[in-house]
Amino acid sequence: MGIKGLMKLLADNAPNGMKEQKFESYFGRKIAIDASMSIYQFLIVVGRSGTEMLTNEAGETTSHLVGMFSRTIRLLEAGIKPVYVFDGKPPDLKKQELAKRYSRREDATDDLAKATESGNKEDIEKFSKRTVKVTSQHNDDCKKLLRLMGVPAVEAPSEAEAQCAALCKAEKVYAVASEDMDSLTFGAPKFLRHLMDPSSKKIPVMEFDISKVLEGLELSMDQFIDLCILCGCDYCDSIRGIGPQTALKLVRQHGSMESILENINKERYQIPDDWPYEEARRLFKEPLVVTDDEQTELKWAAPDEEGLVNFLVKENGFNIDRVTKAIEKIKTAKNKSSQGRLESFFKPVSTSAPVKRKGTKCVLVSPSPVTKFKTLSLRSRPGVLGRLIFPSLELGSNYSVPLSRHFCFGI
DNA sequence: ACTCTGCCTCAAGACGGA
DNA sequence: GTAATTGAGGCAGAGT
DNA sequence: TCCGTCC
Repeated sequence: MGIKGLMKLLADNAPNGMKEQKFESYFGRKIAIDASMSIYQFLIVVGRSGTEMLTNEAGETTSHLVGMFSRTIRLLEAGIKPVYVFDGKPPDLKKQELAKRYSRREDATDDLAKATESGNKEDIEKFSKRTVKVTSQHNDDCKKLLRLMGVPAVEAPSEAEAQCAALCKAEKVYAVASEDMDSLTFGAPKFLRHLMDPSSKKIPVMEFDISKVLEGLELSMDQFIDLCILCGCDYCDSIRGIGPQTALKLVRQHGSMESILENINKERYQIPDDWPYEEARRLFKEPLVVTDDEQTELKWAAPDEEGLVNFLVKENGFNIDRVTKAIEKIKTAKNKSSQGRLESFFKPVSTSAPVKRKGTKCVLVSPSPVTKFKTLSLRSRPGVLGRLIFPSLELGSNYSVPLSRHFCFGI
């Protein structure tokens, strides 16, 4: 659910923290994306008609592959370098929220059964969407697809949104793209909404800058986290009677959750028993994420053409012509974007000293040097030229690392 | 009057040819 | 094996 | 821009 009403609250109270951007302006940028969220959307909408979905010969759903394939190509053609981040285990505090969702899905399953019996097509359409869930099979399919496309994936130990934010803090990506405002609460320095909306919708990309948002709200990051908890998050109940407006007023007035709890009228506002706001706060502030360079190394490589044909055409019934054309698109897109990157590469690059220590901890607060990762992007050129070109010494060793590296936690 | 919360529902992709 | 998303808009009603 | 199709 993200944070209730946060979007509107920011629009009203911190307009300078957000600005409209053109889709084109992200050419050459690395962007982190929550994979499970995308997969969920694809399963709901791609090729669905009633309970029918796109499938391969074996009857297995392929909607997620169709969606992931075309969307990723769209991003690559725009010169964007996407990184998909997959969910790990949800934190315990989220269990009850998940239980609610589960029971809602159960209800929908019953409703669907009734609708099927009575043959009500509209209801079948409606309820079947609500029964959708992302399975590990869907996730694995998509990881395989991405690997074949030469697009990096990261396994989050817990929440994908938190991992996306961590990648952005560590300057391994320029921004996090999501429709979920949680990203800001997790502290992603830059956050994009509507990046994937088709241009036909005429919704511009909205870029949030967390430091400007905090400035606009006149809050510290810690206070912002408390604000989000008060507004209502996935980790604990909110206080009845307190919504975004009041929450902002209270945080500004009292400065911290502790102080608010001491000072508010407890007759009027009932605090839930054993309210785990501290734990929720900790999950936002210090989420379980991977910061190790080994595990978050991001590489955009040439597509595995044969692998793609095997997987998509032979195993999943895709049209061979479409796949072939798509592969060509990927190759030219990657060419273009790595060259585009080259031009901009020498200008605005970070000035920080190249600390080469392998820091395994605390990416949370400190922005770390990144020169190294910019260098990596130079390598993403198609296999046509492939093996003849080893433009520089340091790149050679990286080049030989197999792609499967990114999937080392996979089942 | 006005503001706000809370509960409800819905809708959610991408492409290409006409 | 463990049950995996989300916002937005409309409306009612309580509180200020 | 609308609408059928993607598998």
